[in-house]
Amino acid sequence: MDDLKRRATVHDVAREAGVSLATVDRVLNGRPGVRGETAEKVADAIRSLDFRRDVSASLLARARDLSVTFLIPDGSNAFMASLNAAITRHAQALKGERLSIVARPIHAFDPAALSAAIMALDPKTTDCAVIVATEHETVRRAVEAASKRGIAVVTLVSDLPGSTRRHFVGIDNVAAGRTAASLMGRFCPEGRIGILAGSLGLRDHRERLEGFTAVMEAEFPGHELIGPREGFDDDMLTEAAVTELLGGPPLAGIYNLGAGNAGLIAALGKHGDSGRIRVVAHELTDATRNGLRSGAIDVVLDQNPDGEIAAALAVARGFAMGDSAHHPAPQPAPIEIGLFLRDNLR
Amino acid sequence: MDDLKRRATVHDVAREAGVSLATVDRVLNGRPGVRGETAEKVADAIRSLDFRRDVSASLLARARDLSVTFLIPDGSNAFMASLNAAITRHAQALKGERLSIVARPIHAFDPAALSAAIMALDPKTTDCAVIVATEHETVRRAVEAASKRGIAVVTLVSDLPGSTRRHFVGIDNVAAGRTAASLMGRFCPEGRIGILAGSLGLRDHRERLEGFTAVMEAEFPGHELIGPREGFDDDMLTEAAVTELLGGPPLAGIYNLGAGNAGLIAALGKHGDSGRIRVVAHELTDATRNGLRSGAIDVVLDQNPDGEIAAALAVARGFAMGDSAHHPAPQPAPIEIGLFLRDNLR
DNA sequence: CCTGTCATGAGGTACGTGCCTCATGACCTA
DNA sequence: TAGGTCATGAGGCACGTACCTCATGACAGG
Repeated sequence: MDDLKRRATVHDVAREAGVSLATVDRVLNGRPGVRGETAEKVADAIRSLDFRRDVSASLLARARDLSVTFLIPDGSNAFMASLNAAITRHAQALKGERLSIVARPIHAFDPAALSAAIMALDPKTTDCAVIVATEHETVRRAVEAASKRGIAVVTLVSDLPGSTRRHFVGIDNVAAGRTAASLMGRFCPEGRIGILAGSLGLRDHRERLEGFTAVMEAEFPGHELIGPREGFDDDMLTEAAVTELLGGPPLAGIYNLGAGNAGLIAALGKHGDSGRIRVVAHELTDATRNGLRSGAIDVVLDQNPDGEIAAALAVARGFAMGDSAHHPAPQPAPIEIGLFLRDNLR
Repeated sequence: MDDLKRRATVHDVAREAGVSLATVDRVLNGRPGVRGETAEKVADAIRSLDFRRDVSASLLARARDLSVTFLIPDGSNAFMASLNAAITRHAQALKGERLSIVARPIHAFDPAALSAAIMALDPKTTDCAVIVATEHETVRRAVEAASKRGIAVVTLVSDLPGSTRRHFVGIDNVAAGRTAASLMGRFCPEGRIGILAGSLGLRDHRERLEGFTAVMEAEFPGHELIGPREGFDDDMLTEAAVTELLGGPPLAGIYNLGAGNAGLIAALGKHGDSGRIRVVAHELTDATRNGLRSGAIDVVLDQNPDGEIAAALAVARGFAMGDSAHHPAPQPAPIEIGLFLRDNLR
C-alpha cells in the first residue's frame, strides 16, 4: 500500500522503462549517448510514473550550488536600490538552500555595458542570469549567446521580447499606465497633465506611456497631455524637467512614470505647488512614501521589488532543476500592480 | 583557500566545539542528554562558523516529508475557495520539494469544529498547521495544546493574538479598513454609508470595521454610518441585508468588509442602484471582478491569496527546518493590501 | 577479421544530515 | 563497593541523485 504513495525514483523509472540507471541518468541530465528511441522509452516512463526529480537529493548530489547572477542598474535610482536590498535579503535568507546569489551593478541606460556583462558570464559559474533589460540589438544578441552557452536568462522589471530570454518577471506596464490614467482622470476633472519618463529607451517606460495616453485620450479627451520629458531616473535631471514644466501654463496633474521622485517633490515644493497638483508616481521608496504622507503625491503604483526578486529566484530554480522537457513548468503567479495611498502605506 | 568559501558542516561544528558529531546532532535536533554547558559550546561553534543546516541534506535524510495541514473554512465564500485553489496550485508546484500539503475544510464560524480539528492533529503526521482563526477561547486552548505537542501553528487571514501561534500571515486589517474609509470619503462628498460585515466573531472583520470607522469619524465627520449588518459571508444572507439597507433612506456608499459580494451586487441590481452608490469591497473574486467591470463596485481591496499561501508555506518550512535557536528567523515580507480598480484587474 | 565507434549496463562513491546502536567513562547512592 | 543513571563518543546506514569508470555487445567499414 505504501508503494502507491511513495514518490517514484530514478530506479523506478529505470525499471519501468526497461533500461539501466545510467541511461535514465543520461536522459535526465541531457548527456549524450542515448538513441532517440531509448530516450523516448525513458520519457514515457517518467510521464507514466509522474516522476519528479527530488530537488533535495539533486542539489545535494551535484558538486556546485545553483548560482544566480543579477545584473541591476546602478545610479541614484531608489527603486533599483530597493531591488538590491531585496536581493541581499533573499541571499541571506537562502543561506543553506544551496543557492549562491550574486548581484552586479551595471551602468544604467548603457546597452553596451549590459551586453558586455552578459557576454562575460561563465556557464561554469552561472546557471541563471537575471537582467533589467535595456532594449537594444546588442543586448538581444548577448542574451542569445548566453542561452547558447547554457545560461538561462530571465528579464526583470523591463522585458526584452523577441530575445531568447526564458521568462519575464515584472508587472504589466501597459496596465500600469492605464491605471495611472484612470486615477488621474478621476482626480482631475480637467486641465493640463504633465508626463515625465526616465528614458524611452526602456520598454517598461514606453509601455506605461502607451497605456496612459491611450486611456487619457479615450476616456478623458478634455485633458491636454504635455510631454513626456525624460529625467533619466535621476533626481537632479527630474527636478529640472519638472521646474521647466511648472514654468509653463498651470498644470492640473503630473504623471511620473519613471524614477527621480525626490527631484519631482523638490521642484513642486519650491514652486509652492505641493498638494495643489495631482501627482501619480511609481514605486514605493522613501521619497514617494514621504510624498504620500505630505500630500505631495496622491497615488503610487508599485511593483513590489521583494516579490519580484522572490519570483525571479523561483523561476531560476525551476529552470536549473526542472525537467522542463517532461513536465510543464508551473506558471508563477504574475506580479501585481500595487496601489498605494497615504492610508495603506506598508 | 577553498575552505574559506565552503559552507560549514556538522563536522566542522563538532571539531570547532571539541565534541563529537553525536552531540552536535543532539543539540541541533533538540534531543536530550546534553549538559547545558556542552550545548553552549556547540551553540558558540554554530554562531562562530555561521553554520546553517543544509536544507537539502536535511530533508533528504529525514524519513518523512515536511507536512503542512491547512484548516480552511468551507461554505460558499469565494475568497476561501480561492485560498483552496492556491493551496492546490502550490501543492502541485512543490511536488518533488519534500513537502506534503493537506487542506481540510472546516465548518465556517464554528469555533468548536476548528478546535476539534486542531486537537485531532497528530504531530507524527503534521509539522505545521495553518489555520484561519475564529477568535474564541477554545481555539486558543487548542492552539496551545498543539504547540505543546510540537506542531507549529500559523494563523492565516485572521489572527489569534494572545495564543501560542508562531506567526500570522495576512494583511494589516486595520490599515485595510482605514484605506477603505479614505477611498470612500474621497468618492462620496457626503451622505449615509452602509456597512456590511461577515461576522464580528472574526478578528479580521472587527479590525477592518475599527479602521474604517476611525478614519470616517476623524476625517469625514459629515457622513452617517449605518450598521454594521452581518451577512455571514453568505450570498443570500448578504443580499437580504443589503436589500434591507436599501429600503431605508438613500445611501451614498456601501462598504462590505466581508464576503458575499455576489449577493451585494444582486441586491444593488434589483434595486436599480448599480453605479449610483459607491461600493468598496474586499477580495478579488469572480463576483467582485464582474462588479468592477460593470461599475457596480468602485474599488476592491485584496489580500492576494496566492501570495499568502506561498508565505505560509515559507514560514512553515522555516519553522520545521530552521535553527531558530541559533539564527534569527528572517522576517518574511508582509502581505500587502492590493487595491483594484477596473483598470488594473489582474 | 580487425578495429573503431556507439549505445548501454553494472557498479561504485560522494553529497550532508538524521537517526540508530553500542561502548565508555564519570558520578551518585545505598 | 556494587549497581545505577547520565553525558558523551564512535561508528554506521539510509535518503535519492550526480557523476565517474569500466565492461560488453552490436554494428560498421576496410
